[in-house]
Amino acid sequence: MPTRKRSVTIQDVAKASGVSVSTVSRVLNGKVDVADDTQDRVLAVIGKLGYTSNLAARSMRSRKKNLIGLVVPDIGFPYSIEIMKGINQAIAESAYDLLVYTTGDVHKSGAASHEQHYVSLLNNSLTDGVIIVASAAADFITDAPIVAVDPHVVKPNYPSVQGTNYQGSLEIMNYLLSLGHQRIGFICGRPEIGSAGRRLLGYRDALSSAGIEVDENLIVPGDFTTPSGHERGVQLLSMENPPTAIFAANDQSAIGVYQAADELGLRIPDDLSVVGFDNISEAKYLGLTTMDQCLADMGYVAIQMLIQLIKNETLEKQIHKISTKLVVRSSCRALTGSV
Amino acid sequence: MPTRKRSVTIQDVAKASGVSVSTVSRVLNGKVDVADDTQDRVLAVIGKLGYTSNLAARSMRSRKKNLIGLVVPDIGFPYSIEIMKGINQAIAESAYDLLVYTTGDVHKSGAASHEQHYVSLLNNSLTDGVIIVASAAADFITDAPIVAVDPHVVKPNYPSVQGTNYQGSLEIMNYLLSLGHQRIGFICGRPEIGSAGRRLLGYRDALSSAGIEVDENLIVPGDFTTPSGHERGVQLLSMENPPTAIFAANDQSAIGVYQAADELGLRIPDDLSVVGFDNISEAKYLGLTTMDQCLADMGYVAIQMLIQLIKNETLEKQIHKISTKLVVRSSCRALTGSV
DNA sequence: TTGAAAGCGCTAACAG
DNA sequence: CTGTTAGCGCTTTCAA
Repeated sequence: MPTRKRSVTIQDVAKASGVSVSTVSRVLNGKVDVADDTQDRVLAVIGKLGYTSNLAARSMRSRKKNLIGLVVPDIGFPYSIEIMKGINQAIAESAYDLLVYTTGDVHKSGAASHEQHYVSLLNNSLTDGVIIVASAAADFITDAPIVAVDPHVVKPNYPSVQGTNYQGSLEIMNYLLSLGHQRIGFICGRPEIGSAGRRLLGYRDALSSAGIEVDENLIVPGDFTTPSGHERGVQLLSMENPPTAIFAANDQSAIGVYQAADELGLRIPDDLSVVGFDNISEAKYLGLTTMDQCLADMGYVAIQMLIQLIKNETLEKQIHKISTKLVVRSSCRALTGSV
Repeated sequence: MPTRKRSVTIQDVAKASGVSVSTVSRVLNGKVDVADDTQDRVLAVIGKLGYTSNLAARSMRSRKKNLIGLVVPDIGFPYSIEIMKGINQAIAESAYDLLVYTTGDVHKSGAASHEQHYVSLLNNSLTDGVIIVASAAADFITDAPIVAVDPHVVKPNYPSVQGTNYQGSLEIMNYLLSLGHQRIGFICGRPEIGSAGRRLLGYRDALSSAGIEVDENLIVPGDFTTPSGHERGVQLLSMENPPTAIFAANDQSAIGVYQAADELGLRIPDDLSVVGFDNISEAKYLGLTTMDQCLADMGYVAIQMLIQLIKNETLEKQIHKISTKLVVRSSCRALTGSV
C-alpha cells in the first residue's frame, strides 16, 4: 500500500536541517553561494525526507519552468500520435520536460475559445511556452510563446508549422488527371483538421482548372482511419457511375480503399487508381515506400521553434513549411515524390 | 502576432467589476451565495477581460483539481501509445482532464527514484491522482491515489493493472512445442518493460518443463519495433542451426520476422512458425485477426480504477488482470486465442 | 450577500 | 554565506 501522507515541504526540510527556507531554496536551485557542508546537510535531509518540490508553488514564483506545454484535443487519435512522436523526440533532445494537456475529446475542445482557455491555463502558470495542435483560433492571448502545428487558419497571427497540403493536393490531382481520369473520388479527412480542408480545396481547384465540373457525390466524409476508408471506398465504388480513381485524404484511408477494391474484385491500378497522403505504418511490409514523416517532422520542428522563441523571448509571426509528401499506390508498388 | 501581456488575475476582475476578490472566487467556483446581478456582472467582466484562472495558484489552495496525471517515459513509443489510447477514451468519458508528464526519454526516467519524483511532482500539487506506466518502483509515497499500468514488479504495494503475460507465454510455447518444435527463437521486448520480462520467463519455464535445455543464442534482444524484428529475424534465421519457430515479444516484432522470412525465401508456416503478442495496426489488411486491445484495455481500466480510488479516498492494493491475447501467424491466416 | 485577511509552498530581493 | 521578509494568485475562514 503506498504511503499516503501530508507532503513534505521546504519548511520541513529547513527545520530538519537547521537552516532557513531560503537556504534550502538555494540548494534546490543550485545557487553557488551556499557553503559546501550546508549544502550536503540539506541534500541529505531532502533525500531522507523524500522531499519533492511543489510544482504549483514553484511555478507560481519563478519565471523559468523548463516545461513545455502541449495542447491536443485527443491523444489517442493517429494524427495526434504522429505529431507527438516528433515532439517527443525533440523534447528528449532538449533540456525541457513536456506537459501534455488533453480533454480526451476532439469535440470538447475544438472551439477556439476552449483552446484559448487551455493555452492560458498552461502558459500563464506552468509552462515556458506551448504547442497547440490543429488550432482553430486565429489569435491567442498568452504570457509565453506559442507555436501551432497545422492550424486551421492559413495565415495565423502566431508562429506555426504547416504542411504544403494545398500544393500537394494540386499536384497529385494533376497527376491523376494526366492519366486521363475524369471521375475522381475524394475521401475527406476530419473536418476539424485544417490540412484536410486544404487538400479538399486542392482537389476542387485542380478539377476546375481542368474544366471538369465537381460532382459532389464523389466527395465523401472520412476520419483518417482505415475502417472509414474501407466503408467510403465501398460506397464510392458501388455508385452507379463509380470513380476511376480515388484520392484519400491520408494513407490510413487509402489502405481502407485498397481493402474495398480487393473485396469488390477491382485491380489496382488497372481498374482503379488510389492515392493517399501521409503516413503508413506497415508500408514497408506492403512493399510500399517507407512511411512519410510529415506529421512527426511538424512536431519536431514546432518544438525547435518554440525553444528558440522562449530563449529569444520574441514572438515572430513565422510560418514554417514542411513539405507534404505523397504516396501513389499502384498495386503494391509505389511512386513517391515530394510535393 | 499573439498578444503577449501580463496575464489577467482575479484581482483585475475584482477591480473591474467593483467587487472583492473573494466574490469573484465564489462566482468562479459556482458557489450559490452570490446575488444574481453580482454574478452576471462578474461573469461579463471575466468574458471581456479574457480571464483564465491560474492553474498553479488554484491547485495550491484547493483540494479538488479535476485533473488526472499520467507519467510516461516516452509518449512516442508504440507501447505507450496503445495504453494512451485506452486512457484517452476513459478520460473522454469522465469529468476529468488529463495531464501527461514526460521526459521524452525512457532512459531518463526509468529509475525508480525518478518515477517517485514525477509522481510527487504531479500528485502533491496538480492532480487528484496519477497513472504510472511501466513503473520500476515497488512503492510510492504520494498524497493522492496512484494506479500503475504494467509495473515491473508482479506484486507491487499499490493498485495496478497487469496483463497475463507469463500465462500467455507458457501457453503459446506449449502450442509451439506441441507442433514438435525443439529449437524456438525468442525476440525480447524492451528490457525496461516488466511484461516483456515475464514473457521471457514463460519461454524459459515452458522449455524447462518440456525437458529442453535453453540455448541462449536463440534469445536475442529487441525493442518491440518492426525493424528490430526484421533484424533479429535475419540474425536468428542465418544461424548455423536456425530455429524452426520464432516467438516474438510482440506483434510489431513478429511482422519484422515475417519480412525476414520472406526475404530469406522461407514459407510460413511450412518452414517456420512465428508467433507474436499484442497489437498490430494493419492486421485486418494482412488477413489476420483484428488487433489485440490488451494495452488499450489496461489504460482504460486503470483510469476507471483511479477515479474509483479518488472518490473513495482509499488506497487498495488491488491488482486487475487483463487477459493478454496472443496471435499465431500462419501464412496470413491467424489462429487466435485468449490466454 | 459580501469583504478583509490569512495563508498554500515557494522564490527573490534585501539586509546582515 | 545566510536569514528575514514580501509577495505570486488563489481559496477559505471569519466577520460584518
